Amino acid sequence: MEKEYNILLVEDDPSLGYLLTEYLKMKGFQLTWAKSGKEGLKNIENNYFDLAILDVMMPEMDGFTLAGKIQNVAPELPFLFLTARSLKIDVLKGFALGAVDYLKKPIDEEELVVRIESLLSRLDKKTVVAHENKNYTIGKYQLNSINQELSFENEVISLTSRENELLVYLVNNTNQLCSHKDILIHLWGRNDYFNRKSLNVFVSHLRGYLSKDPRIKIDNVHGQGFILKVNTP
Amino acid sequence: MEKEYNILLVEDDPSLGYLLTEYLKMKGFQLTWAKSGKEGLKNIENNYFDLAILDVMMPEMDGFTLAGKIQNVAPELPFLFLTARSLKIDVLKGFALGAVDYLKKPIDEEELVVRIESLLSRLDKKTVVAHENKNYTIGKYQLNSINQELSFENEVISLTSRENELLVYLVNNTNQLCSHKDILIHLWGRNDYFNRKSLNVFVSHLRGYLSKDPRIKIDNVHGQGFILKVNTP
DNA sequence: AAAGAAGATTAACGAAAGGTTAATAGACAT
DNA sequence: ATGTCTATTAACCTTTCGTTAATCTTCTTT
Repeated sequence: MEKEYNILLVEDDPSLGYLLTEYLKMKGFQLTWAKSGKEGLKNIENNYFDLAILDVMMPEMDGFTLAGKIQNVAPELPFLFLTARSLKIDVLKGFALGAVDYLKKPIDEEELVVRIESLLSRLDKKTVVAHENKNYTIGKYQLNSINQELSFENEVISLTSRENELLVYLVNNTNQLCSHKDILIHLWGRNDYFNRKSLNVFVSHLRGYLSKDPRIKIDNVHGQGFILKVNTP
Repeated sequence: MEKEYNILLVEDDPSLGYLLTEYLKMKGFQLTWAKSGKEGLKNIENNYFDLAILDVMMPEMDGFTLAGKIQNVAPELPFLFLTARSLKIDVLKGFALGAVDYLKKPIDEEELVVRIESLLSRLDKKTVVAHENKNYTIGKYQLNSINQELSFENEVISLTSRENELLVYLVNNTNQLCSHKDILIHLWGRNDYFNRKSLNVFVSHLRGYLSKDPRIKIDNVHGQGFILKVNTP
């Protein structure tokens, strides 16, 4: 089972955009092509991406401006710049903004793919390390997130993958509001009406499983999100 | 889920006003068209706008005069000028008054949109940074504005979004008069009869929640606004 | 003191969001 | 093919919230 990477390409030029989109798709990436900075930002706000490729020169909102906004909206998202300009000052500006790479047009597609792959593999290592925790205590329950098992006294409840993911996310943010948007982007990769409905179903499941310890609650904040609360008196 | 920007256009010429209004609406902006400086000022006083576009040459009150008044009434509101005159002195006068941009007639609509978008995106960054504070102490209460929770000893009151917003606003201005107008524009975006009625309802709610600490009061200043007072003897 | 304006409080209402259970469809293994 | 398991979608009902309305009280001005 090979991991699929989601890449966002923000490129206003139709022919270059089409070319790169098709080429990268062929190379096995999951590609989204945004034709303007605004469209790109909207995608970033509501979807998960592993990497963003930004054209520097675009009307309306240029790549640098967009990069600045990405820092606010999705500070974890790595991005690289494409540019026709090879001015040193631009390159420096790009890196100052946090770019992980910088490619000059005309683009050599093969080089692009190589750079993307090396980037993603480097990033993967990091995230693997970060995901060490396996066992969580939730009130009187124990969660083994590797085996996807939730235990209460000597009873074991097998969780489905989604249930497990959601519970892990909530536990990692105990007593903190988790917005719909963040949960959906983190688990589903996409924030839309149907996934939000799904989320409700899984919250309902978890409430059922966790109902044996009255100190555990999953509260809803109307219009905002959910909070897993564990009272400890 | 896209953010809608509110723009005020102050333009006395009917055909240009209509044209720009329709064009900008089509581009996805929320537009208000004021046909005179006076009308424009009235709108600014009672509504929230992200940007004002002022025609320089208008009968009754010209754009420069209006800009001066804006500085008093809504010093945060950025504005740009439209003018038939391209005299350097006018341009300088405009920028001296605090204009963020200056466009010559005849207006190129596309250029206008580009400039507006770049302006608004620059401004957005600022406001994101400003929203840092999360936890407040109000007498014996604690407010967690992220979770929308107000705590008193070991009791937790869940606030609705509006209640939370209002309380945050009042706390940020503790012991200072908050005028109806400012509160309404800040929270509702519009200062009118009905929203003012709503405001009263929410003030009433907050008084109820905060009644357990007699040192906390939300006083009304007749005809002016409210003050959240916390006595510390 | 009377009258009118502004404010406070409580209740009613409708739209939107949330909760739960059941049905459906897709993946996987046998 | 068949059956099992799971996530998604649908259907249906409940709750919540913000606004509006209704009613009473408190100011301010004359």
